[in-house]
Amino acid sequence: MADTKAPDSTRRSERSRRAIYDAALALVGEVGYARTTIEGIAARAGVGKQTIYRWWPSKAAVLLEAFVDLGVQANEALGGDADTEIPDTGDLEADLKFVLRATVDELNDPRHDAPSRALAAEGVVNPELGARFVEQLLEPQLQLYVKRLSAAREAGQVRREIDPRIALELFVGPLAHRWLLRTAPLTHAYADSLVEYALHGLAPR
Amino acid sequence: MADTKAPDSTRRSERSRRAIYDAALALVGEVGYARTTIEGIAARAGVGKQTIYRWWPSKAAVLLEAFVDLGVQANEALGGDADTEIPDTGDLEADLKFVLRATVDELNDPRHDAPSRALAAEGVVNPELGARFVEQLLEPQLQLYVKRLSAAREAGQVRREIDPRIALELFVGPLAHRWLLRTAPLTHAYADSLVEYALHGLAPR
Amino acid sequence: MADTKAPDSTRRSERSRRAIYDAALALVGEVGYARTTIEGIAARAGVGKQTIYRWWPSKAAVLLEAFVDLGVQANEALGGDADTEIPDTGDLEADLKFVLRATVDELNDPRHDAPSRALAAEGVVNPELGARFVEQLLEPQLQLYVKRLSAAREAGQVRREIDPRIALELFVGPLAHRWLLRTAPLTHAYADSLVEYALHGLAPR
Amino acid sequence: MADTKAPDSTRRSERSRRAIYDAALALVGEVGYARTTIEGIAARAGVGKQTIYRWWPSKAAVLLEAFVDLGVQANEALGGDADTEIPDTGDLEADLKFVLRATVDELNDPRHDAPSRALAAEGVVNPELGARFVEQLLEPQLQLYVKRLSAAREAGQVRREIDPRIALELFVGPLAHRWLLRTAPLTHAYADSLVEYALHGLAPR
DNA sequence: ATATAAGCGAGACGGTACGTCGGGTCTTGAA
DNA sequence: TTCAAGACCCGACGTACCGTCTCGCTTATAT
Repeated sequence: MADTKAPDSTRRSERSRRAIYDAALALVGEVGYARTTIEGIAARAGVGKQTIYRWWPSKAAVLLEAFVDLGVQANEALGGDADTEIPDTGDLEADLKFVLRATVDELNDPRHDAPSRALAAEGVVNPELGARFVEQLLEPQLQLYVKRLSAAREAGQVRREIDPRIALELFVGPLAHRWLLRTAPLTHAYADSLVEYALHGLAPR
Repeated sequence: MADTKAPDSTRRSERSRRAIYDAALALVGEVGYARTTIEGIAARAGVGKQTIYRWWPSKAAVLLEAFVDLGVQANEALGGDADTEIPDTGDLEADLKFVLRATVDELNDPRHDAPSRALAAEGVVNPELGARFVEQLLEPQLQLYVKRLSAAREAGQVRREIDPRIALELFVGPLAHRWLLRTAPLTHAYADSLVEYALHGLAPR
Repeated sequence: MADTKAPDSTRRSERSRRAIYDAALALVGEVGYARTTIEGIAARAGVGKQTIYRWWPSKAAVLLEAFVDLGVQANEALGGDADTEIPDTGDLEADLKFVLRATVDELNDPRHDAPSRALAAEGVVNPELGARFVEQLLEPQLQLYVKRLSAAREAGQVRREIDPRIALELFVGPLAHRWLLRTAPLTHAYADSLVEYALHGLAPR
Repeated sequence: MADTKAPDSTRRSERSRRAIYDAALALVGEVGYARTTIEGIAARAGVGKQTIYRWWPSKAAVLLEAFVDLGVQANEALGGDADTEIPDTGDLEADLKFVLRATVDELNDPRHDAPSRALAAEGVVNPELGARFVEQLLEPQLQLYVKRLSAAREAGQVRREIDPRIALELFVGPLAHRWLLRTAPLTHAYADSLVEYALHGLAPR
């Protein structure tokens, strides 16, 4: 028996839920995550504070859900699963460059920058939220790489002994590193280099 | 004409500075970064709050300096530059595995975990601090890779067209990724795989 | 359009209000007005600081209300309006000596001395508070004099052309003067002299 | 053997003393007593804080001295003791009305209002300062009344049994009362009434 | 069809920490 | 030694939010 009282989610106000998502995203965009407060979200959403505390454990949780919802919303708007796959033209190198370039563009898009940085940062420090961040936002993306790399392995474009779960990090890891810590700019050229280095190795053959 | 009034750093109390570093690191270790407060640091250090506000712009800045100082201190204690180089035995693969395993151990060390996560997270969200984090803590490490990889290139163990600045991210990026987002455990085996994959490439030869 | 946000007084906590009055009076009694702080009052009352700032503009305002409430409380305790009148025995001189002696005793009472001095001092310097001090604490007393002196005038014990509003100050003014500035001790003999001098005049008849 | 260290007043900087007086009076005039700070006075006077703490025990003490000095200064400027006496034309009533009217004018003068109210208020609450306030500023004035009233008693214009020390308060007390507590406006008419009431008494003759 | 109970908006409440101001002490360097 | 300058420890300021807790009000079953 968990929290002395579990709210009845069938009676939950959809209206408020949406308003809270909107307010949260808007505020993070406008003033940044740190200066976004639960009181502020409630006020902006025209909602009582309790309505937030009833359904979410923390500011970060609200934002995470809002962000996930944003993706769901976008996807539904596109009718179904648009570009939800890494293309398979048979040319692995080209396909990977294509997605990595797309990822670079997305990471450079200022609309997504603030909220996703905020979530990532919070996840770094808060394991519970980090797990949900990974599970709901990151993992689905990574699975696409697993799938594509496995296919490439079947097709003999990747060595048999390679584990796709690890291999994908050669692409995603450096990108995330540059993005999170801003060690250097994220460019298409960089994405290309990454793919080339990773596929062909650093050592001479 | 910066802040309407710059304090006179020649009159700064070294005593207070040290006490603040110590208090900050201790508190972050004990209660975590989020619940470490400037008031708490001041109280623990036996120092007025103003003395902190006079010299640092934020909690994160205090901690960053404290952390950097910790490194400096440790280095001096060791008389000079102990293990401040990546070994060069002539066997690049072995040397890289060696350092990466050491890095894995360090990242898994709970004493350094809390404060460095906190700093990294703050840097993700706060560009100014992030820049200082990178410059003072990360970059020196990265330079060691640049140096070792350049040597390897001279020795013909790395292809001529490889840019060491980018190459190093194939090792460091995935490690940081796993560490920051906890997508999977950091093990020596993982470090080894990374080195092998990156040096020899994913594609068959 | 007053303060951008007026609190809803129907929701006010009576419990807190009382606790704040008690704490304020206790502290002023114990450490004096100057060393009584809002933080101290809040802590002693077991109340958040904001609860004080929400309802009062200043420390002096809290104390004034607490003091007024004290009077109200005392009066209610006595069932009704005990000694809330200047007696009228027909002998004006005796009646005035009686009240002035009582006032002298009250002013010499150390329990009331500290808080009422503090309020008076604050009122001297802060017109707004001074007005409320006069209106809520002083004026009701003065009205008693107006009433008694008017009766005396009707009875022919005071000259027709005398304005009671001014006449009362011949009694109250000197008393207040001695009390506030401590120019000389406040005694019954002094009270008596005042009454005699004022009633019969300084000039020979 | 008082304060562990008595400063050597022969080496005191006259320059600083004057600058502190000026700064103190100017600040009280500009921002009021409560918001005048020792730091502010020091900064304005171009003086170290210690120089103030060395020579005065409190803000109020500085202001009191500055105020007294103002009077001395003014008097010296007038070559000697201008209007430092209550006139004696033989007509006591006229003479008293004259001085009381002058006092009313002075109390209504906004230049003297702020600082003298501040000092009076501080004296109400701080006995030590109050004593010095009375002794240095008030008492000299009161002595003038004592002198004039004594002369009047000798001349038979005041009853033999009247004590001038008390009698003077019938004039000064009500005036101070109105001024300090702002119970009613201070006018010449009021001053006149006071003199008439006090001299001839309230009771019919 | 109506009681009954939940979610809801609003916002007061006890708290913690913020970043700032000023108090009074102490130290440094110039005169 | 005094002085200007200002760093220091400290305590309080008034504000912002936290998360909890009533208050009516509305809505949506469950009698």
